[in-house]
Amino acid sequence: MKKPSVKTKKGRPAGADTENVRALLLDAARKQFSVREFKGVSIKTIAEAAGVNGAMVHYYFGDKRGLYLTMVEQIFAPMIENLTLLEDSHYHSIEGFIKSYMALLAENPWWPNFVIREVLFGEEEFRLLIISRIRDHLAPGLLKLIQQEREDGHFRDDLEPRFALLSLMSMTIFPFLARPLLESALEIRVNEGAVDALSEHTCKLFLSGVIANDSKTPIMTVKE
Amino acid sequence: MKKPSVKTKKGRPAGADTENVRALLLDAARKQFSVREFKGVSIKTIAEAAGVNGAMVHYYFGDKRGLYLTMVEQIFAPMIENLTLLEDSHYHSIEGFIKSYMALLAENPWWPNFVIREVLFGEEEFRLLIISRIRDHLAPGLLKLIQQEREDGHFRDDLEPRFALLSLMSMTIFPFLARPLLESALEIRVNEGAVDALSEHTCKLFLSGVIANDSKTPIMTVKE
DNA sequence: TGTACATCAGTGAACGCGCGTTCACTGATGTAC
DNA sequence: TGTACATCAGTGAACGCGCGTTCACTGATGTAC
Repeated sequence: MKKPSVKTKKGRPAGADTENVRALLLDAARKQFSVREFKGVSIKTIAEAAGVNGAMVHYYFGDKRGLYLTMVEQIFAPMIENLTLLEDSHYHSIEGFIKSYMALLAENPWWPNFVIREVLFGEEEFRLLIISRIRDHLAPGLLKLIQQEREDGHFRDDLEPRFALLSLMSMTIFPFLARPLLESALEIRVNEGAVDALSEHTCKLFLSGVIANDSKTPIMTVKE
Repeated sequence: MKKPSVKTKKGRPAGADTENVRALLLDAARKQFSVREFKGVSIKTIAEAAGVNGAMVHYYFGDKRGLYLTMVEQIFAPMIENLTLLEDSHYHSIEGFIKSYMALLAENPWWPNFVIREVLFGEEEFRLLIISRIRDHLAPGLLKLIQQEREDGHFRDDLEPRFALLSLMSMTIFPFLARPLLESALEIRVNEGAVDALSEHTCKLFLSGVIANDSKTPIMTVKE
């Protein structure tokens, strides 16, 4: 004399929505993995947050790792796409890079989290993937830009281009990494609304320190 | 007819060296936790690396978490101490901060790893501890310094001091965080030998972008 | 100085929990005829 | 259009492994007398 389960029924549910279950799992996984390490998040936790059965992870993604990798790729795909777009159109100026890139990060605040996590604590395979992406896509274009500006006499002669690139990346990326720290220790907000002021500041700081001292024609166009 | 174990003998070992076993465990733990997440490192792994019995973790530290916390405190203690020393003596100039702090990070390369890990993925309790340390110790002194320089007319009037502090911290800390990335993607070495050139660069970049344009007396003393 | 006993550092087997994973099963849906 | 069957989305119990933790035990060392 078993009571039939009221909440869930066995068998194929009426109006089953495959893509929905998949999406719910990916969404819940992203949220959980954003704030906990891989082994610190159980399938049960993710499934409960998504409101689906835990076995669905294996049904749709093979295993836990499969879910994780799919989610990371889902996060990275639009970023890579946007970066390629930036590369083609906006890398004509340092200013363009800083503003576009910071805006992109403000829109996707969890991105740097996953990158730093994978690079510092992740598995070899993944670390190499990200390193090669930066080496082959992000770094060369910017480095060439900086070198060009130096050759053209806009930047200091004694400037080491690779160091300059490093400073540029530091100021662009670090604020988003240290976001929880900034918000509670420095009372700086780094969200979509407040990012413009920061990127404006960053342009000015970077460029004024980089352009040749005797250059009287400012190559930046900062609004006062 | 059991063979007595050749490698290890039961009972209190001759010439037992308590502090040594403790130290071996802490050392092995630091190495393991530097490159793997908390739950990704088993007691067995640590004990084997240290060459001691796994049960020693509970003998000396209560449990795995106790070992981890002891190790983190052991890492942070000298850093906090050095920071306090810096605060008292070298914070008279931005230049002094950059150079001392970068040298300190170069000597303790795993420090930013643990900080960022705890802040981003750690437990609430620990996150709050680190945030309060930065808010109460690191930030106020530097912020005051920047504000003073601005009031004295050395820095731009339109400079937002908190943004400037953020840029300063970004350029100082990020290179050590992104170290594996830099070494393989940009071919920049950030070790004790190579850090001087980078801090020199950072001083120049930060200051030249920050000091007032009409200020003819350079407040930095950069060696050519 | 010798002896009896408590303590101390360390061992290794065992336990039990939580986790990822597997699997037999179910009932709705799609499709061939 | 009706029917039989394959497929499909999903269930829930069970399994087994690895892990942190516990514990009875051991022989060396320190100490009181």
